[in-house]
Amino acid sequence: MKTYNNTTYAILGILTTDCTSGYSIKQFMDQSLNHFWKISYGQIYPTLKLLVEDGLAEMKSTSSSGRADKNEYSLTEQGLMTLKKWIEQPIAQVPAERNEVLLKLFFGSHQSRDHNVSLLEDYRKILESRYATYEAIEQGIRHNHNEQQDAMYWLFTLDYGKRVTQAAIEWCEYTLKNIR
Amino acid sequence: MKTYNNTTYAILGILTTDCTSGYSIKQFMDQSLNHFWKISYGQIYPTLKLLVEDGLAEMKSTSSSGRADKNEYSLTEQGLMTLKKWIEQPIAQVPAERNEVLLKLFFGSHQSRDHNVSLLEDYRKILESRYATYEAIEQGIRHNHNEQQDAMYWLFTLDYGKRVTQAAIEWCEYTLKNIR
DNA sequence: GCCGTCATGTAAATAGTTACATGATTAA
DNA sequence: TTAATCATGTAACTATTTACATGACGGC
Repeated sequence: MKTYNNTTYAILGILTTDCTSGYSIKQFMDQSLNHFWKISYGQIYPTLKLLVEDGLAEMKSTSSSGRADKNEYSLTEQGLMTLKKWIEQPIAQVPAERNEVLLKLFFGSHQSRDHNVSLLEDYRKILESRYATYEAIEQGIRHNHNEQQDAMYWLFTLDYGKRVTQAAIEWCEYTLKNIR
Repeated sequence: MKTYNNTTYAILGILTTDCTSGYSIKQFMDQSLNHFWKISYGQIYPTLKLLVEDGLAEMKSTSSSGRADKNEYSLTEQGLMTLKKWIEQPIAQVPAERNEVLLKLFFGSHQSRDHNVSLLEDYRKILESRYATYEAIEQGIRHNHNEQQDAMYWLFTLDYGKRVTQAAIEWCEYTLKNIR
């Protein structure tokens, strides 16, 4: 049984929603699961092609009058099965995030206190705006997709983002106090 | 002014400690900053070579009697300057982590409740052992490096890991309650 | 004699981003 | 008429991991 990378499964998963084109997959990603998975067109289009080649999805080109060609993809039986099997698999790896801020702070003894302070202040600002973004996405899901059964799971992942971000903000504040 | 990727700066930074060989850099990474930056030999050795080529480090081969050759690297003046300049730069990007667990949970409506529950339980276990690892590293730093001025910064980054991991554990528990 | 650790390194494969190319529609 | 959005795709580059190759030393 052939295996794919997680990015491929992510695309497979999105094809179960009403996002059916490369373009709308990208949009959905940016709006809904951007906080734990992001992807570029350079991966989406070749992956869609691969899914069709492997019989996990089907494509039909719709040339609606005027509009440029739109390629609509839909999962096959086999595609849905492949997705389900992947979800069932136990977690392979939980990679640690790569954090440039922590990397810089780790070597903070080579810098002035002021520099370290502004590094942390900048980071706190980024985290705060990220938290606000999560809240906005959350509202969007509650309003636009509340009827869908997926919505509950989507909100769980957002809750994760909010909690972890909040913890990071608190760390910034605590560390700023102790570094001065 | 040539720029490098963060992995190169990480190696540059480690060369300010008493880790001077490719092998010991890897060890230091695995023990101390593994939670926010990891790296393989396939990157370390070529990067060290590059640093020497660019005049940021110097290498001398020490053939201590018997033992295999050991290549010891030390930063040049220019190398230290390059490191300091990088730390000063404002944060370029704060990439969101890629989280396989959240990705699977996001598509959880295609799975049975039991599967989602065990996904979360597995994740919680992983997070708990990760938390324990952080505490062990913390103790290691307090005992072995407490005199070093770097130690304070190292402990800050560990505190981050602990706080964020703790928040994730709490999310697991909360989500498990709500998913059942 | 074998296993674990010390030690260095390369080649190939995989993953992923960025920049580029193209062109239609729509709203200001 | 011009900018934003819709829409698809490729090529080149960068980053990173994995697997392989090699070999010495020390302890059991």
